[in-house]
Amino acid sequence: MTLDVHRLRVLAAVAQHGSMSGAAEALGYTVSAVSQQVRKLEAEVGQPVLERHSRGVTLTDAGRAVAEHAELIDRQLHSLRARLDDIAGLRAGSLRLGTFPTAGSSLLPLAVTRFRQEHPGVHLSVSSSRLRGLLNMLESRAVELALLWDYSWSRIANPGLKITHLLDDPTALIVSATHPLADRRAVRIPELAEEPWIIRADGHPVGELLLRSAHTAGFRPTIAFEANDYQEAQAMVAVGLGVAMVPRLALAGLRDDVRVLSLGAQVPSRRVLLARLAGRRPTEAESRMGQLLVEIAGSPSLLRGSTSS
Amino acid sequence: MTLDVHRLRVLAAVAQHGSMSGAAEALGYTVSAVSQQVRKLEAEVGQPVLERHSRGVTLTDAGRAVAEHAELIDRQLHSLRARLDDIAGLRAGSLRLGTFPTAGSSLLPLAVTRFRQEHPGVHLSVSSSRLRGLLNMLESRAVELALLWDYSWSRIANPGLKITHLLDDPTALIVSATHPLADRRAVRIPELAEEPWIIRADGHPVGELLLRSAHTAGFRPTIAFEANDYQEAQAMVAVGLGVAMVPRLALAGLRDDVRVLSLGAQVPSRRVLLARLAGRRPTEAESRMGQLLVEIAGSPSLLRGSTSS
DNA sequence: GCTTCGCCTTTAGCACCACTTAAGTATGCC
DNA sequence: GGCATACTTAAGTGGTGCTAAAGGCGAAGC
Repeated sequence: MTLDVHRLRVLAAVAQHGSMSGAAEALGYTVSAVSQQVRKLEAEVGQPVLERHSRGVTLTDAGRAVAEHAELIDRQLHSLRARLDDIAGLRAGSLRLGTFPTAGSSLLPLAVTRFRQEHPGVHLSVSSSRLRGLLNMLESRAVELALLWDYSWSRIANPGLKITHLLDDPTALIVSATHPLADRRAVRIPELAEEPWIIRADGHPVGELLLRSAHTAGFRPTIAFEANDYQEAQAMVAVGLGVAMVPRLALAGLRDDVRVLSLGAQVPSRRVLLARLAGRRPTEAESRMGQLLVEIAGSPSLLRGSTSS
Repeated sequence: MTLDVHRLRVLAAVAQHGSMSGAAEALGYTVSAVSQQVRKLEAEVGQPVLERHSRGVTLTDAGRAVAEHAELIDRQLHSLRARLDDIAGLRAGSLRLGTFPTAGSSLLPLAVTRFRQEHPGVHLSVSSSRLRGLLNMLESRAVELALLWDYSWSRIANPGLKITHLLDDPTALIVSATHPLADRRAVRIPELAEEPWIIRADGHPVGELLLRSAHTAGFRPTIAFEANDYQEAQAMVAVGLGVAMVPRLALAGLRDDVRVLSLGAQVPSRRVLLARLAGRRPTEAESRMGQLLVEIAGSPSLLRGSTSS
């Protein structure tokens, strides 16, 4: 017959106090309740667990075995409770984060570092992916939080996601260090009408960004190269193949042989966003990480680093 | 709040089957029951254990912790069940036995050996003591079974004990190897009227035995020495200090320099008894040991050993 | 020998709770 | 839109774990 854990614990109390009356008092029961539970336990066990005599009871071998295991189970429960408290108190648990590559080299490292310092017990894992991958990871629950980005003409509007706006990442121009514009601090779009351009491959929105800006300025840009990431784009710019529009956050690792020029408000900014699945209450870890990201995104030092270099 | 083990196991089932419906089917419950139990569990835990979404549920960190510990507790229960089965099947458990010294050197070793062969998992312990000590040990439950003895005029009549008669242990006479009677096989009491006697100290019943036998034969014995045990008595007999009446079982370790003479039915036998506390159902181990002792006591080889040597 | 006390048991009854039934909500797929 | 899947909610019921009360039993004390 199946053993009932509650009954085991009643017997453990009897064992501990040496009598049913003692156990009853300790448990806040009447003696009768204890007696009945012990009797049912004996039916489950298939043999007596107590020897009754006029001055209390003594445990049989079977009773001792039961009491011992009940203690072990009790310990399991306490350890579980402790573990749950750890998770609630951000001393344990896990948080899985998704990010896109250029946030991965600026905003995210700061947040990860601070989170790890604050909560060393929480297992933090980060996966980097492109935008489409990130959305998949969110929806398949491979990550709890993801950093995303969008431009004004292609807003992420997924009703399944709860989105927090972290910061605006302005678009800058990069040119080779040997380019005639290399010593300028800023430039106006119409000045760039004759430049060959480096854009991102695969219809990356930075291409759209260029087309729109050029159109507003009244020219059609010449595309000289389609790069797979911003590092490659920088390299092409460096050797003078063309100039490129890039988000400031993508310039964390700036090469010596390229220069950054401000485009001011002539070109739309990229929004950097934090997303989580809507419809689920965020865990403590998610909330805390969200707070940290908002704080860090709001601090002015984040973008200054890339402009001043 | 206190964690209910049953609920933990429900969650473990959910974890195992990946959905409440799966768990419900496995447990023989309705989905509704599982849902309600999980909800109550979350109240106990203080945080969500599941994330619900349209295609089932996934565990939170807290849920995983709960499910893991539930598995551990399940294992504890299985191990307890196995241990209880071992105890019931005499593959585990313990048996504590009390004995008096002369049974300890004959009847008991055989029984102990056979019991240990049959049930190597049962922890068998034997305490040797005098009669009064044995009764105390029984009543204080320091032993479950005890070997006792009595004579016809001082029967053990304790209503708290359940007594089994194992065998009759005849009384023999021992004399020095140099004694005139040394080559006889038997002797009649009246022939011993002039002998000095060795008896046991502290009013041991063997003294009473001598007095009664002598009185029947019409003489008053001369007491030459009061020995503390039968080994000492043998030693005194060996050096010719006197002769002694001893139970056959006490002659397991017979010295070279003493001789045993039969007294036949002239002198009352000692009864050897097995006692357990009345009013408690004997355990399997007690029953089996009882059987073994009855068998061994009934086999003719037991006393032959000491008479033939 | 009687009561008294401590401890466990038994019986009856009540209250709670874990379950079922049934209806409802949300989401995804044809 | 409608159906299917999966969980939730509300109401109702049976089982069971508890209390209360009475009782038995052995030990201790007068």
